Amino acid sequence: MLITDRDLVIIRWINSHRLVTAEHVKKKFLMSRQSAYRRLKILVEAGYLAYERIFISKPGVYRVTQKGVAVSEDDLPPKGVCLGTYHHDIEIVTLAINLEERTGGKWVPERRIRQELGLKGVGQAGHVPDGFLLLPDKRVAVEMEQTKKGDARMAKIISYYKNEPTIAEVWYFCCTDTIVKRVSKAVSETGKFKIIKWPEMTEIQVGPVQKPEGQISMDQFFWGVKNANRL
DNA sequence: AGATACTCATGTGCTCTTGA
DNA sequence: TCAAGAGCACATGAGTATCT
Repeated sequence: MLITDRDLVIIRWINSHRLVTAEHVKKKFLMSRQSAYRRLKILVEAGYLAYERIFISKPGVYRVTQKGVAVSEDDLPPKGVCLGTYHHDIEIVTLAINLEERTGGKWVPERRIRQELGLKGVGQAGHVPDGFLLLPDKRVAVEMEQTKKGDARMAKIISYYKNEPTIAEVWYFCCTDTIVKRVSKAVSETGKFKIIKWPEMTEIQVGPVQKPEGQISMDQFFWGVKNANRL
């Protein structure tokens, strides 16, 4: 097969995220469903990608192989599917595509951040967010909270963000009301931190100033982001 | 409770069009 | 000429509703 420039971009993008679904590729690269499936199948058959169906009721996932890393000249090594982080990984990709689409910003996945920082694993030197959203005028750290972190660990992360001048904002995407409450309690201030209910995409107001409804729609929120970028 | 029909998501096959 | 992309139709498998 002939490998196209777009194939290389797809391979590198998949490797950045570790694993993605065909639906993700379709959305990210503005392809039809059939084209996405067909192209991914060709890349799997050529050995550049590996396909695994983990759960019967869920779509299969694609990951980059050693051959795919070599052909795309990527610096990140290929990674296998980890069941412990499977749902989190998939949701992060969905969120990343969503945020790029809504804000026009550029998403930098956790793996790329670690690569740039030279970090090899979890728990070393500071804290690495699930991704950075690069907007024209600022860098936003994005966190996806699907499970409750311990109070001490949460406080440590919040403290890191508060004292990190290169991060303009931190957006917390919380999957349950319990996690929303927990993060709200830990943040306890407005400004730098935004708490957003996922996947509804409604921003939760925190701190002493409460809006009457308690929530604003993310369309309103992202409209504000886009227009702030134009200024 | 078991059988059947229906729905939905995922994936493939075929054909035509487009562009290099 | 040939590879890629798109559109339509169809197959498959799991979940769910309905009927007996």
